[in-house]
Amino acid sequence: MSEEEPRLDFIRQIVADDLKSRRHAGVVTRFPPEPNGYLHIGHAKAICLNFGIVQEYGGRCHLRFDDTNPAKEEEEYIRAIQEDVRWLGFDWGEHLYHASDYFEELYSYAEALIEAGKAYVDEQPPEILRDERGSLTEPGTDSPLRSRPCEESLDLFRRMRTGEFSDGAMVLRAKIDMSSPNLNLRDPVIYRILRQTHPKTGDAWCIYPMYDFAHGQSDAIEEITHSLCTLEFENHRPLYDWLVKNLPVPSEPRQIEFSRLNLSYTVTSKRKLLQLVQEGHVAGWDDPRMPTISGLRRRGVPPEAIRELCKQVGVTKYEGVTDIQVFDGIIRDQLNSDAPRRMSVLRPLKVVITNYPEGQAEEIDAPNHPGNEGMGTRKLPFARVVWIDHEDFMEDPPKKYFRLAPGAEVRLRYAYNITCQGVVKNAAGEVVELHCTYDPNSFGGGGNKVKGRIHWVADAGAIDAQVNLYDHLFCEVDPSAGEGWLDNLNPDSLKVMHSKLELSLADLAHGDRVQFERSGYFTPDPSSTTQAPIFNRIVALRDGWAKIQAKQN
RNA sequence: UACCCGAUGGUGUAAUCGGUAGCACAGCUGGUUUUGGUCCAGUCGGUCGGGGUUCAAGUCCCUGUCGGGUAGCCA
Repeated sequence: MSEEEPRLDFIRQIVADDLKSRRHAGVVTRFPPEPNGYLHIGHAKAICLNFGIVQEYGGRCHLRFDDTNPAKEEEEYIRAIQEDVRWLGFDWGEHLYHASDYFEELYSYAEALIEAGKAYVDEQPPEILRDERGSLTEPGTDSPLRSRPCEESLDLFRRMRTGEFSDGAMVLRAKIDMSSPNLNLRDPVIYRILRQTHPKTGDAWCIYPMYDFAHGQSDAIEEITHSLCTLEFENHRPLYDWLVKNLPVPSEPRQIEFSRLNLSYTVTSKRKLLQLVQEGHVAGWDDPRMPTISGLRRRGVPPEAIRELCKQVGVTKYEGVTDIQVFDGIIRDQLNSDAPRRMSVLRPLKVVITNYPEGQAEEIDAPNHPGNEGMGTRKLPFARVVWIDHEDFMEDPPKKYFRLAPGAEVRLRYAYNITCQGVVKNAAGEVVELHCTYDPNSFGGGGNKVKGRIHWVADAGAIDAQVNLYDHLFCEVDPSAGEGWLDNLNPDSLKVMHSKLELSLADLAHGDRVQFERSGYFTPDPSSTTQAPIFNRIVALRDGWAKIQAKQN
């Protein structure tokens, strides 16, 4: 194996160059979520990038809550975000911060800006501000209050802080350039009056800085060297730089933008995710169908797989869409090598082996992993009555169907060959039981060569369990497109099965991941108990038979 | 119709600053296999268009096309 140096993405290239040129002694990054929702797979990309870089180059990564809008932010999210980042495998050490830690400092920066004649209080209503801002194609016009004396603005701003004015009565604006082609530079609002109890500062403040006035300065205060964010902030960079240059901040961070992670069949808009939760389309933020970190965790996706996805997707400025199947493939890869094999019959069909003596029973050694003897074996009971999956029987099978059918012979994995001799139906004409004979000489690979090998669970010792089969939440590749995005919710995104499991699955815990042979990878739901086991499907196995069928049609 | 950004096989990316367009996944074909899984081998397929500079252009210049972002007292 040649140990080839991995190519650097453009951000790592910049970091490496800066280190080489000694522009910085070390790297300091930060992950700055707003605590207004749960973290999702898109955030994982930013987390892996920011924490990954400092692991590789030496340095530190801060976790900083961007909590400048108490109208939307909640303590619950602050808690959940920390749990999710840790679970993903990253550690911010001592460096847990909040933008609100800097409210006092930010306030004094604002006063300094006013004193320098570079900010002013504007009490015009929002509609007027909007009109004066101009349009995408036309320059804005100056506010009549733009040239008011600094002292007047300073006085008003201080009184804004003391709560003398009502919400929205006036704002503080940076004085930059109303005719700039970049709308963010047209005297942006940097402070607004907002009477909301803040999760951290309570009612200490009734004015709050806007994102633009908080983020760069917070970076500078924390001596962040590389402030990495997504592409939609590209147009904000001139303002970011302007503020850093015009304020007495202790360092000069640099903002670099990269494209966010987009996955097919997935929404990663916090607003939409919140709506799914609030309107009950899913069972909560951690519903296993959600692309949230907590949802993926509950479904059983290992954190390594999420990190691997982020690694494979890379870091660029190109806004592509990654096929969700790539993620599924990564999860399978991970679990294929790690997960012990078990047998589980999702949709049980009873099989009576008519020539197997009643009262007889035996125990079969089954390997826990076909490719890894080191994982050992386990005992499987075998007797006259077994369960097989409904999918593994067809009364009138198509060509190339290797499984069970009237007169057909298949191998019960690790056990015997059986031949279907009779079909029992209920009043509705549905197949409810099969009568088969077994070949006593076929154990361990003997008997007729058969193409079909199916999984099974003996009725003796089987446990009943609920198994949740999850599929993509949406039917459309791009669910966000259009207004009626909720219309393409996948009605089959959850199928609840009542299944028969082999006994060894009884005392698995959430996070213990196993493969149900020929089916998929599963883990117990956190709510699962020994008395009432519930398993979640993490991801299905690749289904070659489905592919063949699709071609036949 | 202002400004900013982007464009390499189906998808995600690489090409160390102008020097053989490579990797992974998916697809297809075959092999192995007590999972129609895994694994192995082979195969298909790409520099958005037009000019220019150069011995040589994915890379530099000009121009066009297409896509995305931006008019919150959201982040």
